[in-house]
Amino acid sequence: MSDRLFERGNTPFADRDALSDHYTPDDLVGRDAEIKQYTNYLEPAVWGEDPNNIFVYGKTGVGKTATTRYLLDNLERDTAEYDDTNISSLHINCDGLSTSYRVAITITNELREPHNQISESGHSTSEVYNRMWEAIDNLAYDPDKPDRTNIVLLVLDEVDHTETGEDSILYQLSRAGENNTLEHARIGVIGISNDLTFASSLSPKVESSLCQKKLFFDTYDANELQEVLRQRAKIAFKDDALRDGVIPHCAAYGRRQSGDAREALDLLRAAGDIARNEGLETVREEHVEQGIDRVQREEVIEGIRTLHEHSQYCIYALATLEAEGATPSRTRGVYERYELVCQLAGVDSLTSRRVRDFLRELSMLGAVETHDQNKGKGGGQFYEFELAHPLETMVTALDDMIEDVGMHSSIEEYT
DNA sequence: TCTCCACAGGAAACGGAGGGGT
DNA sequence: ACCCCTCCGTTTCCTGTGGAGA
Repeated sequence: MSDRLFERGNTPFADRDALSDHYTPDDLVGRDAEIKQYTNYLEPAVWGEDPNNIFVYGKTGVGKTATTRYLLDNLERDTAEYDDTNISSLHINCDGLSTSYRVAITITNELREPHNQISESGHSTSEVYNRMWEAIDNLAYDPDKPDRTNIVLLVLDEVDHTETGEDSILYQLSRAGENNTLEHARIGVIGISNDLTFASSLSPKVESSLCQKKLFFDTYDANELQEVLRQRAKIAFKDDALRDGVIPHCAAYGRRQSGDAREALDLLRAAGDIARNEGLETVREEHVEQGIDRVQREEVIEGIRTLHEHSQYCIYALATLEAEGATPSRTRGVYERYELVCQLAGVDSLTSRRVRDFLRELSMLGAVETHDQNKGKGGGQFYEFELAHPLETMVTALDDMIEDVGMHSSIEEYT
């Protein structure tokens, strides 16, 4: 055996990065109907007319963002030859931007030079809006071409993360055209949402202006998923590196994950990694099977590692209860153990109300299983919790935290 | 049918942090 | 230095809930 720790051996990959989330293919496959409709909705912009506000919705990993980027890139490029119209677009991800205030600041800073950014707090809301309008107005305005129509298409990705209401940013932006808020630019808002019910949760006024045109992205069916996977695999893998069943198997998995192409691509990459680790040049179906385990496990571990400190204490508390065979455990039991963990860590514990929020988040994340209980007059209504994954997986996910806090005797054997 | 249990979770308030304007 | 602004994590308070048992 070689005494080198790292060595390049056999690999099925030609360009592994082509399977990553950030990779944008030259062509989009499996979204023909959506592209056709989307193109129609964008048509007024080509003619320098008031752009439509478009609301794009559908589950995660169905190509909403990729299609939007692809079409706007093409739109900007193809209309560059018309002197009377200029189209610019701006893509904002609203994840983490829960308030209108923060969205407005992000838009403003995105449009300003790095040395000219405004701070994230300290201004009044109206002032932030004024600076945002100014930045949007200046985006495409050219004093040498005063007669040119300047169109700004503002993409708000994950728009469901923002607050709603008639004073919200969505209302302001989507009605900027009719209210003549902007001097030089005509603005079209493209809202993208994973939440299928988001539009109906908007106030009627906001809904009618933001959702002038609605575009639904259906989940990929198994054939479309195979098409997507084949397109990427052609670039990512060497010729004949994939056995026949691999792509259908990954597509079937993606189909089970609500038609999510991202999940299917992640799985294909994981299967490739496993084959490479084994020093093989071909990926077989058994690698896909092992990949499913790995992908799911990594998802949980990654999810837990990025949790709030006290959320991790909660799951540590639950893990110790599980190790003692004391699960499912009701909220009260988890809370008492959580207080003990906090004591061990030397930090103040939070209230049970807050811990209930953490437990709900953990349940939504899929780290914890929740069972509804109701003992009626004899005991009332309550939840019971247990770990959703093997104890070993959880302990692995928590190892950094356990090192800091200290080991509870119940889980020693699992490390 | 009504009562009551043991919470779940919504709403509002609080307080510290970060920052701008004068 | 002081006042004003918003954000965000948290606490406090309180109403709602559904089914077993009277």
